[in-house]
Amino acid sequence: MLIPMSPDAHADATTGPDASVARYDPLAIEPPIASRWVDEGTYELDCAGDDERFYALTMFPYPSGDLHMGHAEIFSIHDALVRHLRMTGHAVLNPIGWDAFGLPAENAARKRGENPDEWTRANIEEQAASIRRLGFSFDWSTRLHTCDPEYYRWTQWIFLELFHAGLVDRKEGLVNWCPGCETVLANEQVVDGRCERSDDLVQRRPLTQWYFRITDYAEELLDDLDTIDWPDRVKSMQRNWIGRSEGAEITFEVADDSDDEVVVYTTRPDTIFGATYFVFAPEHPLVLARMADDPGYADYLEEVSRRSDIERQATLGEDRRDKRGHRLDFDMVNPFTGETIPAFAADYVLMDYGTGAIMAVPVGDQRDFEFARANDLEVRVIIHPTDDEGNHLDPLDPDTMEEAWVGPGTMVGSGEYDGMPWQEAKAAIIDDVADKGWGRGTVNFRLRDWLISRQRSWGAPIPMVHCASCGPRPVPADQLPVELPDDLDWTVSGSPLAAHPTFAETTCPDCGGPARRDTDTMDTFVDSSWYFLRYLSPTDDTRAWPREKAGAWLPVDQYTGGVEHAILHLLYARFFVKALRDRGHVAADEPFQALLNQGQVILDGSRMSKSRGNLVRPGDVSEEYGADTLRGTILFASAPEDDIDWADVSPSGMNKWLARVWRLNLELGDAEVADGGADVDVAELRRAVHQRILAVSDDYDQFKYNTAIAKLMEITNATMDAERAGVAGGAVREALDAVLLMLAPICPFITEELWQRRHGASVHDQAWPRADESLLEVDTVDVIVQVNGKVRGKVAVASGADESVVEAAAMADDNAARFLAEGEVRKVIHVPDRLVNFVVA
RNA sequence: GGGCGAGUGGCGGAAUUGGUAGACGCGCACGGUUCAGGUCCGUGUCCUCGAAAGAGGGUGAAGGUUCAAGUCCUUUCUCGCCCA
Repeated sequence: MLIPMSPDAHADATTGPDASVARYDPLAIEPPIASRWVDEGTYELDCAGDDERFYALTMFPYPSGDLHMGHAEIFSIHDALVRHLRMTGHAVLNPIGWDAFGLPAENAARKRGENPDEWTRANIEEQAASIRRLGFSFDWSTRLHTCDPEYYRWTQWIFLELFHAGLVDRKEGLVNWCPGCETVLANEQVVDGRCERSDDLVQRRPLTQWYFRITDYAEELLDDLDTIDWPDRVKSMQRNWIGRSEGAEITFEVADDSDDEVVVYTTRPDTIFGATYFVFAPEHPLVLARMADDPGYADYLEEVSRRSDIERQATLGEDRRDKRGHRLDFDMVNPFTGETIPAFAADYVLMDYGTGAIMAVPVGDQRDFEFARANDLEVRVIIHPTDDEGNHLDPLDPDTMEEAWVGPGTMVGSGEYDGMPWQEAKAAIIDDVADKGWGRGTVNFRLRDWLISRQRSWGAPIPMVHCASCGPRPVPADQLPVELPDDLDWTVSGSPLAAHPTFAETTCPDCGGPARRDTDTMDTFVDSSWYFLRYLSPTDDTRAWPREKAGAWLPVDQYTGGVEHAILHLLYARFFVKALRDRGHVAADEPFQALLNQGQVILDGSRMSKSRGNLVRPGDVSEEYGADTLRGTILFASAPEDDIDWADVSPSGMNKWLARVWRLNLELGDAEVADGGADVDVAELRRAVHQRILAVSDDYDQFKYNTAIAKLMEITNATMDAERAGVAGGAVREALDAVLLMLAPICPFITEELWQRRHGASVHDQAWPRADESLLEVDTVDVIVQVNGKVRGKVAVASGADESVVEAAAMADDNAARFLAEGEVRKVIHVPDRLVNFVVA
């Protein structure tokens, strides 16, 4: 449909015959540009020049449906960063792929009878189309999917590498079982005793599973946090999770004729003189053996098994003080005092923490204290409390104290250690424990080994076979991949892979006899622990990645993604790089040198989700206002790390400003027009522009896109003021071009269209603008005049004027003079070019 | 309970790191231009007093340091996250 040409200036400024271009119409200009970028491979990495290499990575999406606002946000941040880097002379590796294995696909398959593969690939295509439409400048030649055999072949290869490095264990343990997901989970996937995915209460089951020995790297994972540029809170979350503590293992003997002895781990060996009883985890083997004939104990065990770990570990509380323990029919001997102390089983001690047994010190541990009070056990004071400076506080009274003392103090009632500050006593006791052969000082970590077996089937099969005579044997690397059969029955309950009639049938790679494949798959966090390496050569079918490329590109220079991965993914990937380094496959110590966590996009204060029905999708916005408006709105709303409440943002405001940018570019700044306007007005505009170039560049370096946009808006405001004052020609063009260049990383379409119309080249190939410092110099500055710290006026003085000149000018200010007259000037503070403050009394 | 982070107009948020608090935008009010209009262009907008000039108050609360505090220190309240 033809729109009649209006006879105003708008139409005159258009270059083409199509009059509709006069109006900012993002829905018309964006799609052709987006397809051109993909068709021409515009953003494929080009290392031909001598540009500095930069690996920019954003967490690859999980294809659970179309893109959501969280994706749009992180990609907008990431793409602004990437496009800015290109303009500042970097060869940026900017890959894209999909984290495509996982339970949701399997659940969808079961519910709707679809194949998870089809479901996943359909979602991927939908997301890919949205990513292209929004103009994110990924290098599509790197594209990978973790569910492709060409990818998981190498996931399995890494499993074997770790296996040969001795980092894979098959162990029995009490594992976390999620009844909803019908699989075991890693510790990291259990939050407050619930499955982080399905929210089901996690059960403890004894099962034999595959583990990666991440604990072998606990110390290094902790120490190397100091070498990476990550947000402090992510580092401290990892530190907490790894949970290093120094303490001692001490052996206690059973007080009878047997040679039975038990090792406890304690972080407070200094309190051993206060150990008045001893506690075993109810499932402790020694207890099970010794209490086998006691029916009362069997009842107790039965009762304990019904309680979750959280319930068991919670501070006891008034209501059930007496129900949590069982007196055993034997005692223990405290090696330091030689005393016999009673032994209990109590559910607040867990079998898989420490050694499953503790020495109980009521005076120094709250749970021990409460248990002691509930069971009328002795509370023995072995510490005299002090404050942090070491000053003594009131001594503790074992009969009246109401909670354990966990603060600092000096030792009392502890034999030769009396009088020592507690840290000193701790060190001394650790030494003595070792000397006397009762134990040793140890470093303990909270971090557990990573359980990677999953009883699910939309994942990478674990490349192991179980041979009756040879035991579990690795599949030889040249037989990879162990492929998922394409005829799995996804409707069965339990694991389709385990239910498959022939998948498990194989022969032992060692003896050639009949053997069974492992029917579990790997945790999907295994897939995502190395994808940044595969991006270096996604189609190479001879190796996972070339070593020399890994040397050149790792670590990733800048990683962007959500803080929800602060522990899981980021810890696992760090472990992988360290383990692969030790196998000689990479040179780097860490995968991600710098990390940027974006905030969340919420709506009306709560998380957007399908189930809440409060979804705003990126497509809703881009279909109405275009991708540039969506991207600009997101980045303008707040700093990247902060949450955005979509109820508070205004796409129409951003759209309005972009329309203004459009109009100004078409109406003004024509090079044909002779330079016009008073010299001062021209100089003022140019100064405003060049000041902003400096400031915006700074904002980009700090990822502060919200203030960068604000300053670009200031340039357009200044341009309109200048235009009204009669400024025309070169200075206006310079201002408009500066906006286009510096807006290009944020709104890539409108800037591209306008730049091409004006200059015939791509704005994204231009160099980042540089401020001309000579334009920033000013003759006069406004200096604030304060009297007794209150602003009383403002005077214009020559820039760099010395104190006497400024003082004189300030005193001549009418308003300031009124207040100066009220007393005598005692002191003058002069901040050059900023402020002068008279202290009057 | 411990650790970390944050509290600034009606709203999102700014404040060269101690130097004019509220940039920029949204919203709102008024005026103009259009009136096909979710258009465009002005002006105003922290609170109180005032016609204005200006004055007083003001960054969760209370103290403190300083010529000067949103910014530094102490105490405290609220919220968020992580660990118990």
